[in-house]
Amino acid sequence: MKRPTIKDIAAAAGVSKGAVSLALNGRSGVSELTRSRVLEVASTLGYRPSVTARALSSASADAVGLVLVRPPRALGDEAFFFQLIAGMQSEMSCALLLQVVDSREAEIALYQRWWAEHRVDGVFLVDLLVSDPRVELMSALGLPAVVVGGAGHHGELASVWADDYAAMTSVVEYLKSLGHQRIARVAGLASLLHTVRRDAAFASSVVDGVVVAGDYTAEAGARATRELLAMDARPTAIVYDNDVMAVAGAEVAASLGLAVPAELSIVAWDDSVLCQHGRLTALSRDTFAFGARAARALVAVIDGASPTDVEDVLPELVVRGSTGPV
Amino acid sequence: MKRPTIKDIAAAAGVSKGAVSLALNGRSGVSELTRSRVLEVASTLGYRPSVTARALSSASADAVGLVLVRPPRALGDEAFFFQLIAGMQSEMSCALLLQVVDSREAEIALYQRWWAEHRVDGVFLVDLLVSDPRVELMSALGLPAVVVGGAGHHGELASVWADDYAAMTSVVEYLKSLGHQRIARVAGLASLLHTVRRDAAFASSVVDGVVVAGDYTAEAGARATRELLAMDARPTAIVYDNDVMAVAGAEVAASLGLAVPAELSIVAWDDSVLCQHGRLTALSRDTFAFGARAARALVAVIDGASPTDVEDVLPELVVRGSTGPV
DNA sequence: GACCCTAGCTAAACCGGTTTATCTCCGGCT
DNA sequence: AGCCGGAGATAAACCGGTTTAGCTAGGGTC
Repeated sequence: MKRPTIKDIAAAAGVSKGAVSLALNGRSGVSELTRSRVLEVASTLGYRPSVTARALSSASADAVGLVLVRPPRALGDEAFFFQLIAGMQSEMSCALLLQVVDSREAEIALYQRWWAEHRVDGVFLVDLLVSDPRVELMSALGLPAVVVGGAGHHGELASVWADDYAAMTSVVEYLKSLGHQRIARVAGLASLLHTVRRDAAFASSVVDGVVVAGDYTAEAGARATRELLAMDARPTAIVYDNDVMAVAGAEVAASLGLAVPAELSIVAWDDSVLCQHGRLTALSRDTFAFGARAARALVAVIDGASPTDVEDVLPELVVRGSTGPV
Repeated sequence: MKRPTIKDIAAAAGVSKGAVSLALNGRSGVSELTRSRVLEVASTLGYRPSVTARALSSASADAVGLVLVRPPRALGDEAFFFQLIAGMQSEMSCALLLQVVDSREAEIALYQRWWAEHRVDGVFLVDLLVSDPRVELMSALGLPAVVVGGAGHHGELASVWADDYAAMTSVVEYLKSLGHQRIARVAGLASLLHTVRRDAAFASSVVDGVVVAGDYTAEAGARATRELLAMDARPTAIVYDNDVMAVAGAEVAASLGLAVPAELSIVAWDDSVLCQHGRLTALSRDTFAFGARAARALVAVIDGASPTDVEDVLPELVVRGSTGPV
């Protein structure tokens, strides 16, 4: 099976290749009569322009890129990213080029390669590091990019984020209002910018707080929880940096015979089916809408808009059965 | 910033474009001396071939495609697909072009477009329908494709699947061995091939069975469960077609005051964190490995291997707290 | 009538590769 | 010496578009 090309249309319509190109792209230089004839021929022939060829003439690649740095196995449990991707898709007419790599170096190399190969019109940057080399890279390459969830402004790039600082503060205030004093936090990866933000907010609003590092896995959540509950003055409330760790923590508490929320209050960051089912109080944000917003921002930048920062609505605390007065 | 092209290398090495192409692709026609000089120049210049340009000359697009037909919102909860995608990625050196569309027609149009645009070297076909038009389409287009989870052989296409029939039979046999007679099934979408397979297996191994249709959502699972439990001779065991519906069903049972597993046994198809946490007996398959296997099959077909069928290992029944004797 | 403009179109170059036809040179064979 | 063959390289065509330079015809100006 052979696809019709611009040449076929030119021949069928009795005009030149150039005229067809002008007509199809709605540009001036051809008469309305010719344009309509070309369009008609194109549609009867079922013509579809080849992005490949078009991209070659330094036009659009009709795709945007997303690189995830993860051990592939771990990815499947992180509903967050899938929600995010689904949301992005909802606002994009173009395709998403997705690749999972296992190191930051590979990620950078891949972005460079995609750029060099004219494969993408722009990219999303997720999991922003404290001083992330990617920000510089994008500027240097001139590759349109949107920082997703990077809490704040980043160089010349557009940014879409939620205020982790305010959110953490509101969680702590909520717990304090219930009478909690000894509040603990099971944090995420320390290299990530939002972890630092949450750390800062936590430190400044909690008087008697302790932070344990985690890595978003159930094992880390369980281990951190055991550690916290074994302390002399054990905390009366724990805030987890994601849902998986929170659920694991809840199970540890149950296995130790601790009543939730009577003896221990639990809050999860990021809501999910897991939290809903486990009846955990969670900081809920609409990840799907967040992804959609990021996609809109990227499309705008690609279309030549000057990069802007979009602050997402503050995550909302959904109170379920896992939090209560001391 | 400007990236080096094959022309720059040719100039720097003092040879022609053609020679550079031959040298870089390890083909004969250039002396070893020239080849090594070209390679050296290329590496010092940081040369990266443009897939775009290469694809134009009807070579590889260095990407494979996957189209999902879903309401985007619903996608985020389906860990299955994300696991699958993660697994695919683990075995592919090329990128995955992912797009979510909302109708079967759009899906077909997209496959055709990707083919016409030389965007992908091959595609995955998921959610196979009973007599799926895509199978014909791929053959007609000559686009390498692998049917994923399509239970059996499909025209000229390679296929990677698990034996749903045998799996369903084993689940039913297990329940029968516990003494269950009235067994119900909450099925998935009737248009999907694997639903039909499971239906057939269920019908032939259960004597006194009843099937209710669902659509994989929690709501459908709850509704179906209520319906089943309201029957005169209510079932003593229910097999759900996915984890989300099973968990919802378990909650309905709990809300009706029915003890699980004493009064009702529950089995979920597809294991997940949700099942683990809800302590549901589940039919577990390694979706990640499944995706990896599918990717290997697609890579092989793209490389010119003749399409083969790969049967995945039988899903394993992980018995947890939700099943027991009548 | 000479001149200039512009609309409307074509031919051709270009993007960055691959591939084919062609050309040159050199060695081996009769 | 004359012929053939093959290795090694180059020029040029090609893929399917975009873009630019250039050509032509028609209309307005003076």
